[in-house]
Amino acid sequence: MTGPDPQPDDQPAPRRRRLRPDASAGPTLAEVAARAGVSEITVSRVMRGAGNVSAATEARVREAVRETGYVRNRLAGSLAGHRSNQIGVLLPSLGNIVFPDVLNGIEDSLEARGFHPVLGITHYQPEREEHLLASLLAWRPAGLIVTGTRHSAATRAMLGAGGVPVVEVMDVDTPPVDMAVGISHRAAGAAMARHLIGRGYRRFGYVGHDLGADERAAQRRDGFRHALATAGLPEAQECLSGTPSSVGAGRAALAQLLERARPEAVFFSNDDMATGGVFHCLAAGISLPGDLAIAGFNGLEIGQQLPQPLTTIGSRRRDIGRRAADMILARLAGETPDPVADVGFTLIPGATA
Amino acid sequence: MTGPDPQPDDQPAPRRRRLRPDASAGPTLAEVAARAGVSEITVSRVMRGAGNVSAATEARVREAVRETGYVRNRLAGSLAGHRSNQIGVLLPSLGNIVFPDVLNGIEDSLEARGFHPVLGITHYQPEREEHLLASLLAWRPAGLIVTGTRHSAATRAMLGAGGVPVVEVMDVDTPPVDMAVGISHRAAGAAMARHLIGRGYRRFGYVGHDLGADERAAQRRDGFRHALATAGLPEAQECLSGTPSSVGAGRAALAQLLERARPEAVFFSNDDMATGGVFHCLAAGISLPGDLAIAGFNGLEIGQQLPQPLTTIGSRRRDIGRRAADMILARLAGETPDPVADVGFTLIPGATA
DNA sequence: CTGTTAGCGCCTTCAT
DNA sequence: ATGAAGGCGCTAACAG
Repeated sequence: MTGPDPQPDDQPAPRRRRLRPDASAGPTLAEVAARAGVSEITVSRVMRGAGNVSAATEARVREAVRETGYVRNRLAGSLAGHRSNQIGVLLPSLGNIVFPDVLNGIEDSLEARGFHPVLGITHYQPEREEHLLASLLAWRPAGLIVTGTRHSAATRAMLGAGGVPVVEVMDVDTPPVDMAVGISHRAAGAAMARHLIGRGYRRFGYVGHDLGADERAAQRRDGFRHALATAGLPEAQECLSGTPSSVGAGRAALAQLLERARPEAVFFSNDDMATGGVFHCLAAGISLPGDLAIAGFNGLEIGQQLPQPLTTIGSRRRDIGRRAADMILARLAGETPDPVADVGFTLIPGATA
Repeated sequence: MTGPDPQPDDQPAPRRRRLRPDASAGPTLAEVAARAGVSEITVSRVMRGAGNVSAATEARVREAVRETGYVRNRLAGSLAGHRSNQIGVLLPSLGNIVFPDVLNGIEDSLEARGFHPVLGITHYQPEREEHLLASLLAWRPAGLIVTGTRHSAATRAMLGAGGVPVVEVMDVDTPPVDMAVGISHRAAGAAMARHLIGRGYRRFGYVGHDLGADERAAQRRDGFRHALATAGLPEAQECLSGTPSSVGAGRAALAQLLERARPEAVFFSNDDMATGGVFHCLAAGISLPGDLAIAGFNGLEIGQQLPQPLTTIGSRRRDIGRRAADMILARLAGETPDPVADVGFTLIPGATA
């Protein structure tokens, strides 16, 4: 980057100090300070809004900032000041709208306070989470938001040792490393089972996607099954697609399930899958909920705009994201928020069950 | 953070050097170096994979790193080394799957090379973009990915002055500040018009969302209208919802349009809107494409899983994201990629038109 | 292949 | 309300 300088240096001064020889590096506090006729620290105070600067001085500094086109350097600032405005965010997937919704909530809260999310996608792989976390930690983020409570031992260790606030989002069924925001997915699954039982259904089916990866979907299924057992009902007939969740997978899996079973009502692992189920019924001339009842999870917009609104559970993803960011920010402000926040879910009755 | 220390310091030594008095700060290169019996720079070389370190030395260093639990500090590293592994990413919205898809592609490519996206959401507001960009620039990112080519003058200035690679994504209709990846939205709109004309339709409708915010949707509409005019056909009857794009908005807007017009075919601003249109038809008993033809844009999975697959245009969002990241990375590697990459779109015939 | 020296640009602490 | 001094932890630029 720095230009070559092949000439032998035969001047007496042995060491040539290179105070910003490189014009591309941009102005520094020192330059602004000189221009404003104040010291660096005063400019620093103005830039940080640290107070203890007279209005007149501040005006002169701001003017100098404008003239020089000074851009704050947070690398230097964070190194010296031990504080960052970056929050590491680890999400498993951006493949459907669920985690983007969470991220949206996170960004909402962070942006309002001048913080930035630094993102990593784990693809539901613990090793990838571990690797990404290690890499993020090198930036000394002010806080961390990670998904779920299932982590590798090394990940758990890093989260614990970091000394920064950590929020595990989505799930409050397991005690968190530090803090958690979400809902109980077991309870949600059970709630849907009870709702369907209350509607008179007795023979159940379950259609799911790759549950090995998506632990929360697995928990909903567990809750659902447990509630059926508690009610003395037979086990649900299941069809698990083994693929990631998608509308197509749900559509195919329901078709497959119906080849070998005649459930009255089918609980899907989520709304994408359930929407696929609805599409299968639409295409196959199966009437909802007369011939078959369908229920999902998440409360996505698409489900509510179907010809018949989907019976589902609203999962308040954006609230979860916002809340997670707020908890981090509260900690950074010296507060001690409740370590676990259950934002609760809402059963949306819909018309498909 | 540092504990209070109110005692007056009456010792002779005037300045107490605090080399890491705070245990929470974690080990430094110096500690690892001491433990491995080498100099700091050698540890640094190992950590950065800079080469020029013997296998034996490297092994000792790695062992010392393990023993001390050393975590690299990129704040210090980037400050000293003038290089970051962070890429600023500015997206207008995470409200539907479109930009998460792009982000997914970006993250894909970045993660493979050890880079991280630092995210900002502009909500389609130029002032917000400007503000976020200024804030991101303070982190001296290695590159920048921003959406579209419409920016405030200040934003444009910052993008130009940054001295870092910049990619404007989604749209290649306008010359970029530095580089661009995307498709021509005008061409896409025109292509759909020609496709529909080729299918025999002559009376057209257009259903859109808030076009003031979404310039690319506006360009598709322009291309569509222009192609109709070129073919000597009457203007499309339009219904613009003024809200952000959503399935519900599309559903409502189509219903409204059909109250006052009888188009043979309707082009929607995107697949979310078009899906809403399909749902309206499903609910109102309008048969597709006999009574009405519908076309969208984006090629979302949901559209292809509808009882009849949606006629639409695939927009290769993930490719756009990946490509954008690759262009930045190429530049950082000293290469000079073509400044404009048109990834092209695909007309998906579907069955709704 | 390994080490020395001198900052990177800012903020903390302490003084005034 | 303002300033002086030094260090945050690391890497570039040389030497050897």
